[in-house]
Amino acid sequence: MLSIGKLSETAGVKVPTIRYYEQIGLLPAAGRSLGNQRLYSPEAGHRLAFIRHARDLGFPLEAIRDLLGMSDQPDQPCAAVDGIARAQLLAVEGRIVRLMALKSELERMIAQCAGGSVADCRVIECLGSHAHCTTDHGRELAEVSE
Amino acid sequence: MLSIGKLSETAGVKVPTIRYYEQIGLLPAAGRSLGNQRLYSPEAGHRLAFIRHARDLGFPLEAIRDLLGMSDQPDQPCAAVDGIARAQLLAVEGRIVRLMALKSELERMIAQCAGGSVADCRVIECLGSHAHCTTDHGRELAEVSE
DNA sequence: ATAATTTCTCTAGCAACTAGAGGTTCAAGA
DNA sequence: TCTTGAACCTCTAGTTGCTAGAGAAATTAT
Repeated sequence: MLSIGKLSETAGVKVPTIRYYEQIGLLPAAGRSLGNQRLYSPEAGHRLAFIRHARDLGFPLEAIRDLLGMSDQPDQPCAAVDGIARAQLLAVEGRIVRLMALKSELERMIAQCAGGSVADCRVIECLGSHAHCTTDHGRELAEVSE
Repeated sequence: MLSIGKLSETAGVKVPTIRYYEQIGLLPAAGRSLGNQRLYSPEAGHRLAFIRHARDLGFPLEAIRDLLGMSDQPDQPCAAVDGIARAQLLAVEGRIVRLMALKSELERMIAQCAGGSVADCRVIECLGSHAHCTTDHGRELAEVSE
């Protein structure tokens, strides 16, 4: 049996995150020691590794919740699993397309900057009016937010 | 002078979002009518359009706050403006690289799925262990979160 | 004049954690 | 055995950029 700290180390998931996953029901409530500290079996480690890997691949927690539910029922057909993965792929692809548009817009904007004063800065000017843009980037381009 | 609803329409920014921008100090507090409703000058419209466009290009609000501050001082050199834009470009490029890695990983995973039952689903298996991955995607790949 | 729409403020919620306060339990050294 | 220090516990609140809702007041249209 592992303490939460050991589990955290081996799975590469921070301690508060593990507790958070338990809180939202993504991990089952762990057993406790006599002093009320969480104890984990190796299986819990596998489940957590699964979650971490899926998170690394960008799956939202709700999708992961579904995937975990499915992996607990090995006799079902895996079409639904496939569907979730395909949805994630589509989301990633869409995101790449939008980011490429952003990238070229930013590059164009920066290239025009002559390095003078703010008064005639192309970057400010371009941001001020969409009319300077070549691509027709819409609302949904954004969300780059680190 | 425009009501908040008209401003919202012309700038393409939702009404609660405008109030939110005022709340966090990104827009100055608007003047009010006798009945305490917000009234906006066309200049406020320009400022809002600037914000919207920068958001569309993925700039975080804090960066936009800085950009607005700079555009209010037209005599300063524009190097700092340029810096923010370049930082944003770098962020976007980094994001694209990571997403491409995700994309190929997801594609590989999906391609292996033979469509059987969950018990021998490649997607589940691949998620279960990082060992199946070709690319060495790390923590920082994620954050696709729509 | 009345009805419908818009606006007001305020609070709470979303994802997916992270940080901190204030208190307990565990493992190791003296 | 005692003591110290690390790791653990619960709970609340903060992050980003909004969005949704309640309940009330103001404006606009008929």
